[in-house]
Amino acid sequence: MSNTSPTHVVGLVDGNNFFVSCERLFRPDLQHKPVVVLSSNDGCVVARSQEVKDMGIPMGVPYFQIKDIIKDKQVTVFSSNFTLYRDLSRRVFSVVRNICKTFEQYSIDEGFFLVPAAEAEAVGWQIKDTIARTLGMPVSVGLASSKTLAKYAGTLAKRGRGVCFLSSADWAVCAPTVGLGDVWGVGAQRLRAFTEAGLQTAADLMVADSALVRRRFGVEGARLQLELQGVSAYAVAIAPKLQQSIMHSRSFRSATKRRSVVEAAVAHHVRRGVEDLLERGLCAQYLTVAIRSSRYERNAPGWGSEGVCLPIPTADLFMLMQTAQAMLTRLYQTDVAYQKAGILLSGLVPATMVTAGTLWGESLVARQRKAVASTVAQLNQRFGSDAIQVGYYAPATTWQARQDVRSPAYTTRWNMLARVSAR
DNA sequence: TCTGGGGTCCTAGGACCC
DNA sequence: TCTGGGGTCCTAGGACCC
Repeated sequence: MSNTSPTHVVGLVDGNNFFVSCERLFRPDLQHKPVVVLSSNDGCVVARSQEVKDMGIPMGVPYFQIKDIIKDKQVTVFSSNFTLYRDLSRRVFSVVRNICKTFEQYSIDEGFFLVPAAEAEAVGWQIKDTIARTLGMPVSVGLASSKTLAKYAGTLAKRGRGVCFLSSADWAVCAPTVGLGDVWGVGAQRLRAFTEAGLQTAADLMVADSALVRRRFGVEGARLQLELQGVSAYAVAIAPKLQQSIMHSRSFRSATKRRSVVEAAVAHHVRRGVEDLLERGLCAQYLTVAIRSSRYERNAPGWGSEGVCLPIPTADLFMLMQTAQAMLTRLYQTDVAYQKAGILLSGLVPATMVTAGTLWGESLVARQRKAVASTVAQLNQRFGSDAIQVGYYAPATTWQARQDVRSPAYTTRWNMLARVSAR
């Protein structure tokens, strides 16, 4: 399981207020000014600048609840711009990969790496400084002997100078002061279970009887205990993990009872999913379609999902589209106001591992369909999503997310490049 | 009264994360 | 009026098999 040793430690690189930093990169006038980034549909706050955190605006709060304070304190607001964030994420991590061979990307703004203990702090600074100098993006680096402790070191780094190496001696001192709720992997549910067992701090869990911990808190509890003891239970992945599933879903601008709109949304998600499959060279064995009415309505009917095992693993747009629409027919109920639709592609396997459909090889029809789908994908890549559409369609305005304050695609569209002028 | 036990596979749902 | 989207892993329970 573990691939750390006494000679190596785990590092965590973490973008500071990542989405906010991405926006500020192209709006230097917003340095040291309060900024928030909203989720899709401008629903809730998903990133906050330090100034906003200091105002006490919490993560995840619905936007409409804080509109007054936003206006009052002149907070700059952005809709999320994932095209921009993904591109900057790629650039940030390519710097880290150049410095550390063993690197595992964990999320859009975080990644783990391995480094010899003797060089830990120096490498941490090298990463932070190189990213700041070449990209202008602020990151923090935490270093310790397991992922969980590296995460904690990362929070110390953010409070301090930006790089923190948490030695076992340092950890021994602070573990009794760290509440289990602040430990990575402990959410509300596990925190309650730990509290009921009389465990309050990281130190409490570290010294608890391990057999009892395993019995009472399952494998995750046992791993958590090891990680806190500085024993790595979550390896830093050397080979990139094969992706398990691809999901596309979105809330509608407002709830709808119109079947044509729900169909169009599902079709849109199938198209996006197939683009992902083709881009990554994968085929899916299972397809799930899910639609639901408002999450916040009591006893709301109309929540439904259905999954099927496909006849063969496939990335065939036409087959997936037909299958999804057939499932939707079974799920859809008239007179339900639907709020959200999505699809899940799972059981992903590399396309190269899928043998052709029949004993005599791929049929002509299948080959033609593949050719059409790949042409459609290329055209959409070139001219923008949904320039060409296969399957059901409704104007985007009928269901697509609200994005009232989105920044331009500064780095990925020629016509939106930032302009610089000098006199 | 008592009805094998253990393995695998699949699925749905939960918990957690960013 | 307005409450995100995209992931991972684990567990429990049922079906099935020997």
